[in-house]
Amino acid sequence: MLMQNNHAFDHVEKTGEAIDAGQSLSCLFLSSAAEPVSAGKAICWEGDKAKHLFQVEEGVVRLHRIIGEGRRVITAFLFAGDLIGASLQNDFIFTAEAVTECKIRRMSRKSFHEEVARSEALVPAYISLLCQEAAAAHEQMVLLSKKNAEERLCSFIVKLASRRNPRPRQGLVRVPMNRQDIADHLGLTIETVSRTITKLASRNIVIPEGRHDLRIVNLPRLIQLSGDADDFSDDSCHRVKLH
Amino acid sequence: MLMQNNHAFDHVEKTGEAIDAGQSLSCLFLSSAAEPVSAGKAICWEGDKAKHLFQVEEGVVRLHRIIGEGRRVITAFLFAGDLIGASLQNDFIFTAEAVTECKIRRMSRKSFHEEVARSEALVPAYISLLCQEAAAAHEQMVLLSKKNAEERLCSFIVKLASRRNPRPRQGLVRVPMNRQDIADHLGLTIETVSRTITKLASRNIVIPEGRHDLRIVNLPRLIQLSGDADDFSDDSCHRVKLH
DNA sequence: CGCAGAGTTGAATAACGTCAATTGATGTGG
DNA sequence: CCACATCAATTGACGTTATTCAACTCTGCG
Repeated sequence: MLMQNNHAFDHVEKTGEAIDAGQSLSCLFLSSAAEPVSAGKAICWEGDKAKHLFQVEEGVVRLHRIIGEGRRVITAFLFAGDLIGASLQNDFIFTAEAVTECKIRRMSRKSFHEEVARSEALVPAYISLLCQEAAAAHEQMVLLSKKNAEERLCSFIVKLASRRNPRPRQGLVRVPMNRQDIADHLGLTIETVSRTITKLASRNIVIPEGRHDLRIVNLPRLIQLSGDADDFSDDSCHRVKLH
Repeated sequence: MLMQNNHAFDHVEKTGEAIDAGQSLSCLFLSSAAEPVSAGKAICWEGDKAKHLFQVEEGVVRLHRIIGEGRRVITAFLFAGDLIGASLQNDFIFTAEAVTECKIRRMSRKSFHEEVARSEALVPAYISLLCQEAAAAHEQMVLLSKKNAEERLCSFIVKLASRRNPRPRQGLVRVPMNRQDIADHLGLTIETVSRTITKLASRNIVIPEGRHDLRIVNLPRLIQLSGDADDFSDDSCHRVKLH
């Protein structure tokens, strides 16, 4: 569920299928106006009847659940093109909030399903999307289950980096969310996130530039530290390129 | 992805839709023979091309991934009726192994998708199944992110208990998997699982009877301790009330 | 009976969390 | 443009929880 439509690394080619999945479904939303949502504002609430699906036209969205008092889990960040609520049955099982200024399109769940059912092409696109979500959820479970703080951070940064950046300056990755968001997504505290970034910086792997940018100095090492890399691939290094 | 087709609690009614989802899809597998798989044996391997889907006819199956050396994550346990690989695109992203003696049916992924596409009724059933998996994956992410050892164990036991037990003796829950399996599913170590069960037993909440059964003595408390419970629900309140 | 594997228990340790103080960034009004 | 206020992020000291490593117990089985 983390960062849908994207694999962890650039060198894993997106299948044509996967690209179509997002894009053909996106067309359904074009008939509705793109509503602006300012940063921090909610788009839908956990527990509400899922009458609508949404599409992120622009900006970054977080999906979260709250358990107990003050325990927040961010199950996913969504980016331009992603759908909100594709995998819902009846109710929203998460709250969606704008991380940055967003433009959001909506359509009723009913007509979404009708449109999908109507078109031969959209059913596989929709199914493909659901499968991608499942794969992402799998990844996230592995991260939360067995990775330490450093591996979590590195995995997260690599995933951010592998996404086409809005402003693709050399090795500079935009981090739209704040430290608390990152912490709640990685199952850590804000302090641990901060300390871990500091440690990575001291080892000259990534260097924070302001609150919302990271310069990636040593990508191969970063990938290696993410815990997903083949331990035996000395070429895990040059296989992966940023853009 | 945890224990598909089931909600956490008995009192949460399954929707007719959800039941149909599993059952109508199951029919597709009836044409193939039920192959016996003995405990511990693999059904498919992570990384292999997903040429087949499987259905658990009988027994319990675990899905896992290995990262690094000796780190295993069990992303789900599957029970009779569940499908293995419904949410796959190309390759298996997990290894499936029999926890107990199993009977497994298979069918090619190609013909599965053809059959589903052919039938008006099966598409929504399939989509419904994928959505249930997504919801279960969400739950599991919350558990792994924000719950402590006790809450994890209690959540797990409640989920087991809410599943229709093979031998539904009063408050006795069958636990087919061993401690290591439980640990790898809950993101804990075997020792922590053991200690936590001991602690729950000393508080007279559940009592282990042999290695593979748990007697549930105080279900309301168990639910409360699982961390999912409504803090304001009537009977969790009077229990918590100060003397 | 004795062995092997699974499970439990205990003590020491490491990793992350908590609390509190400090630094740094951003934004605003003079 | 600077001074100040405010909030985000970092850093440090300390506490807690789960892990690690090791010893021991229990169970099933030949």
